[in-house]
Amino acid sequence: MSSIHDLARHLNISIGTVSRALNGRADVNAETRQRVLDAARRLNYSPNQSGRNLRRGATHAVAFMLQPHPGDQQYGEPFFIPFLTGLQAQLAESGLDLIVVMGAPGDYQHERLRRVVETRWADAVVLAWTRREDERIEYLTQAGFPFATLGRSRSGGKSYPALDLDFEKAGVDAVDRLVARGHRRIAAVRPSLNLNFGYLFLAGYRKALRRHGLEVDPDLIGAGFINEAGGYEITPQLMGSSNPPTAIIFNNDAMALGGCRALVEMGLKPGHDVAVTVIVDTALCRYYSPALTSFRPALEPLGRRLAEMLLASMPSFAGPDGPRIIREVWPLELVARDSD
Amino acid sequence: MSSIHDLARHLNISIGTVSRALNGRADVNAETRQRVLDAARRLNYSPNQSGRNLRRGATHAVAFMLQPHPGDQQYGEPFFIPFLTGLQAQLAESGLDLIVVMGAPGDYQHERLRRVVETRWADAVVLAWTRREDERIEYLTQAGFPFATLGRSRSGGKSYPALDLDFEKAGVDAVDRLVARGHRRIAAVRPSLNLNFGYLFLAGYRKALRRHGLEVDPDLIGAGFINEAGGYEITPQLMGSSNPPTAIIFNNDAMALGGCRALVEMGLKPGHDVAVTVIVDTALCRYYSPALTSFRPALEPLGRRLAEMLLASMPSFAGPDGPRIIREVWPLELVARDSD
DNA sequence: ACGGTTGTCGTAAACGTTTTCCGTAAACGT
DNA sequence: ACGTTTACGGAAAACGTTTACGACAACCGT
Repeated sequence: MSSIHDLARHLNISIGTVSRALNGRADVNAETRQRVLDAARRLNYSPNQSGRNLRRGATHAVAFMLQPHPGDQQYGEPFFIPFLTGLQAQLAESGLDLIVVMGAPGDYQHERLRRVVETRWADAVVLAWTRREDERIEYLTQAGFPFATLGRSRSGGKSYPALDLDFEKAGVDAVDRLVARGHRRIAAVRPSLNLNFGYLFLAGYRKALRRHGLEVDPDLIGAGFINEAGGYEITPQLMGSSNPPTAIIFNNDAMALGGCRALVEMGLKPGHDVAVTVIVDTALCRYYSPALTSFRPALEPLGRRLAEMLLASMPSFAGPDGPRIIREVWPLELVARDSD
Repeated sequence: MSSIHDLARHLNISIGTVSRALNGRADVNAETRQRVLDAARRLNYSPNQSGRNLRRGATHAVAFMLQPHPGDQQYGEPFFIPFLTGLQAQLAESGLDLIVVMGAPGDYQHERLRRVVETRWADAVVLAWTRREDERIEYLTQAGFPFATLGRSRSGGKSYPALDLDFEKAGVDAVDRLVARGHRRIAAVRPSLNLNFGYLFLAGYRKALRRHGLEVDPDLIGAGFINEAGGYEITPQLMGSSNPPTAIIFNNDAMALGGCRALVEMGLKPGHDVAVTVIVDTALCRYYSPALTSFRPALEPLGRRLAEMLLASMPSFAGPDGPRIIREVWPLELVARDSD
């Protein structure tokens, strides 16, 4: 592994000049620069990241915290991967690297996040699965560490960029659609705990029911982990009530798959005996039979946009007008299929 | 952000002593150490990672390269996440951090991998989705960079730790089982390109067919991307042959879902009109109806074990007997369900 | 001929650690 | 009382960069 010193010695030139040549600064002779570039290629030189980071006081990297849902083993992976693809692509355009940090399951103190922040692994972090009250956001704002979130939260005020999907509107639309198709007993399955998107979804669900003059029956609202098991376990309870629903809205596709399995085991055919609607579809809804009607987020553009928003909020990357805090809420697109 | 100097100044002590106290070295007075520890907590000190890495010449991190399948946008995410959970847990026990590096789609030159290696982002890398001839492995062995692979390859000899699943055996078992149930026309759907596990699976498939005295019909072997679309596109071709199969073995669950959708659209019921078997099931097989018979890998233990193997191969982490190159092949467990 | 500008490059400090080497003082053995 | 060991901690070098500063020469205009 050759260092900048080797390069300088080899060219009989000072390391300062080598560094300037490599970093494309103006005050170096064109011919000298070319010699340096050639030698760098020949000696297979590439700068040591630690040395560079230490000197710059910055890492030029952004960390995405891939944290499991508390109490659960799931990471919501099929959702995040396209999102991360967009995030990474957009960050790369500004010369930033994306690293994904896996939080250990059951990391209630957000120890990994603290580690990233305290040891300056990255210059900024991106959070997902925001909760209604989110200690991570409190921590980051208090530490003055740059970050952006996928999802809103009540914590931290409006001091950070946040990009969210309009779960409330999707909840309203889902109910409207089912009511228009003649349903009166509509159930909702949301995540356990206080994930904010579950809260928003349920708010929309309630609002729409009331607007249609329908009662909000607590027996028709179920909660479970955001995975197949969660949907599988709650669905029989919903269907077992004295006045069972004729339609169920699941908060995401994994839950819906589990719910449909439970329905089948009860001798009910999803989409025929019970209508099924899914709020967040990653990829699965289309492959079930019957294909499930769902609301689909544009994940890759979401990632790109959040990168832009994060950068716009960071003084060192913001444009000439200075840093700006951008907050946006994007619609969820309805994909009508065969299950309702 | 306080540095070790602040700490030293605050305690009227040299930075060397502070460092020694923090790192638990023996030659520091117990009382002094306690004072340092207390002050560190009070001043909210934590060591700067760049400075530490620079000095040590090591990062104490392992990078997992999450690379999309060439020509495809998929990362195989539901497969990798549990694997990564195990990997991270085991690495953490040796004080190593795991970072996941996203390769950009279409990164044919493995530019991200080079970047990780050349700038020493991590002390070692973990590769997955090994190909039969794998340039990444050639590159890493030639560069003398520590690595381990999930999956075998013909490249690089036996000079690196590799942990793989026994796809060949699974291919044999799948055919045996279908033959025992009366099938004679058995199709196989494998990934396109030369991913090694597809090769192994097909080898087992062929071997078993021959052992049963059945012909290996090229019309019954299909290839596609390892995702829903891949299975969806190839299945009609398979079923459209003059003498269509009565059973299909898919190389993974995503392909199988796509294939089943195609079957349904052709008016065929999976598990009834056509038997379906899946070699690599991540989570989906159980939720389809009928639930798909599949071979299931133990992903989380796989990750843990590969971490052990990687560490055992690195001189700085190996035990007293010195570094060892371990290679293992693990069985895939059959989960019999309702689709065959 | 002389001050001022411009272009090019070398020197050295700085980033925050860890670790080697040494110095001091106390404790010990004879 | 003397030399030897032990325990502790300070000084400073080193890791590989980037960059502020200054040096020097060449060129310009007057």
